[in-house]
Amino acid sequence: MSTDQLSSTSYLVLGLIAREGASTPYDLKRHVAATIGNFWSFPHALLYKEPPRLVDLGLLTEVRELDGRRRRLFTITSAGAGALQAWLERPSWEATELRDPGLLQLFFADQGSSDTQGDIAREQLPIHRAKLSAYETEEQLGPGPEGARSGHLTLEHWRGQTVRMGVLYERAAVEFWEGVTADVAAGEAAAALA
Amino acid sequence: MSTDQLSSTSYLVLGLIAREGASTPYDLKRHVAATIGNFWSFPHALLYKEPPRLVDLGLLTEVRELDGRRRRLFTITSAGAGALQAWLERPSWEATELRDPGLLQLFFADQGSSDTQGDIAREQLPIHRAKLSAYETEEQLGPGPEGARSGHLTLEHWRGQTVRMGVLYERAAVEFWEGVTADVAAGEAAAALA
DNA sequence: GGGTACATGTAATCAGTTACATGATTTA
DNA sequence: TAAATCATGTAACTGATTACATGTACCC
Repeated sequence: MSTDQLSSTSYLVLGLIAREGASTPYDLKRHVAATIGNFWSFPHALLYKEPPRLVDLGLLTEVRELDGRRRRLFTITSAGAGALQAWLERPSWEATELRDPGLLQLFFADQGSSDTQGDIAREQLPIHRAKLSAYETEEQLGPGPEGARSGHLTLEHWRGQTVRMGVLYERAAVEFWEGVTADVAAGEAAAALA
Repeated sequence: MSTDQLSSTSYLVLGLIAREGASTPYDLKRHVAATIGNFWSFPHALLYKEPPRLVDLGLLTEVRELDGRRRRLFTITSAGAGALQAWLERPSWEATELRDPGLLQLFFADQGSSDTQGDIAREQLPIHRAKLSAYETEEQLGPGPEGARSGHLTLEHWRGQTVRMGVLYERAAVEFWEGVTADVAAGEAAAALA
């Protein structure tokens, strides 16, 4: 069971099940939605498809309920835990992907009409401001200092970290789009003088 | 030719060819590498595969050199230009994807040994610092104010914007990982007291 | 008891990635 | 002229996304 066929999705699933214990794909879906799903989307179909694959590799085991919803409960094996550990110790050199469709539009704004750039900025800015304030609210509501106990990171703490990254990223985005807006305004002023 | 089968890759290709005129896939590759490729990876095979698809849709035309390297030169059609315009006017509501493998590891640091969190932070911080300073250098070398003329955005300007976003994002990342490092240090200090 | 939202899955398609392969230019 | 690097492409695979489909619990 060489570990090089494991993707980020695999480790996400392994990590969640390692922490939370026996989980259904739906459990995974909810945890993801509350945390990293905010900026790294994992469609639910993925979270239904990946666990069976990991079972084939011997990293998870499956137990299926016989009654009612007939849920599929997945549990980590010691091989699975081992693969997770090994991944944690291996530095991840892979670069961050930052895929922002709004940015892509901005980059081609010169191919639109004269006010395309302004239009895009005016539409992106409120989006990022809204996200920022949502994250900031969540940060306020976050847990007190009790999460900081001696090395043990709870799910709460984990959520806190995604929120923290969210805040920092959205601040950067707001600053960026404000800069664009300012540029557009300056450009218009200069044009008016000419 | 309904436009809903067009992906971000499609618009990237259309936009570049609209701006630069007749281009080979390799031209696209170089432009991408110098700009948005810094944080949104488009493997070269994509940039060789997408143009023929757009030719099928009537958005590009192809002319192939007969001699030497037999390059394939792609040019935008009026239908292609129209699709690009329409996209620029359509607000892009899709959320930014921020896919950071380092963050993913951090989120599962509690499943590793007691110093996994610190190890990850110590390894990510220099990576982001290096990227930040590379971007900042590039920003210094950037073009003077001559790029700001009345609404016309040059490729240089475009490059400038990706660099700007890069700087802001990497600053956020550095701040984030510094925060993690500080947390770890605080945790160790607290543990030492107990 | 009817509607609505939650929950659970499967199948087909397609985009993205990896791997392979080779020709053309430049430089030592 | 040999090596190295730049440039150009194709093919196979696989992971991700979309669409479909249905069952279960809750609420009015």
